[in-house]
Amino acid sequence: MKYDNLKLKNQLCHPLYSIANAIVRAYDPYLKKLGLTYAQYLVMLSLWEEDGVTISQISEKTFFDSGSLTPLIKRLTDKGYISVSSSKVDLRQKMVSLTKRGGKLKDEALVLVDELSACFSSITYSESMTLKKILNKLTSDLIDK
Amino acid sequence: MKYDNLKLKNQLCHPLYSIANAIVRAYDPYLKKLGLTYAQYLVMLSLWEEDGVTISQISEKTFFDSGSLTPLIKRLTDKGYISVSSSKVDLRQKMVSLTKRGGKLKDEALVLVDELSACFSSITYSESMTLKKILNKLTSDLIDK
DNA sequence: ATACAATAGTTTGCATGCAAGGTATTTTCA
DNA sequence: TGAAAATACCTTGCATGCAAACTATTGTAT
Repeated sequence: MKYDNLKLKNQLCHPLYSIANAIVRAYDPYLKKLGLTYAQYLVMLSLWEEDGVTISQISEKTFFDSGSLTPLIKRLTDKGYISVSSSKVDLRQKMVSLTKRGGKLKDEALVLVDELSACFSSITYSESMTLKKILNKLTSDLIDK
Repeated sequence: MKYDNLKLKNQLCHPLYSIANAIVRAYDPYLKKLGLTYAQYLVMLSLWEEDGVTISQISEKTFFDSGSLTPLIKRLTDKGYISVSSSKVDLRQKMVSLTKRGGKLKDEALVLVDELSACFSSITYSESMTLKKILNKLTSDLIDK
């Protein structure tokens, strides 16, 4: 009894942690077709939503810190999906833009999304809505501050 | 419309991913008091539940693969929290046991759990139950196979 | 018995995450 | 204006995660 709170199954953090890892594992073979890792995929998703942004703006959307983004953006540049230039207005900032190839990838990703959603086939649509709502509350508490 | 499915906010994977990372970040300063990282904390939790187990058994409970566990267990050994010996019955196996110091840590962890639960203060008890239930379904789908 | 398959862990290589410290540039404000 | 604070990004160091390849041991099936 005394130690029940310490049991892995009685915690929220462990399921969240291991499911997040499992999703990255499950997505990986599909994302390989696009030549992307999961983290790189998130950055591309943010750029497909809004192109021509600063690294800070990508950080705000993806919740990656700049120390993670710097090497990540370098790899996406090497792959030819994005290009980086320095801002004219503020020399500290860098502008990140999709290349033509990076833009085209969006349509391939659109096809993948359906296959990827199969990862969540064990829960109903209603449950996924509930889940999304609860996760949004947690996000604003843990991340948005 | 066409690309709505690609929006970060419309996905389940990104909130799950970023919340899991945020939890690790939030737990970190507390776990430092125990001299543990989050991953090491999970392994200790599993050992506090059941001591004297093989690495495979830890893997089954924590969902870490053996490639992750090997260095993790080495670090916990270096810290003096666990000890490792080879099994008499099967020379391939290794038995992992808590040291006296590792066992004592359990009581310190018990105190921490309440502070850590504050991370989830934005959701109600009922919501955390709902969340747990949905996560369990996902776990069995994505991990337990 | 003995080749073959399966299992338990280890090692290697790569890509994160992230805190902490560092550099360059811009803002603020006395 | 000019020093101090703030901002944007980079670098470093450490600890994951994990696929893939590898070693050692055990199980299996003929």
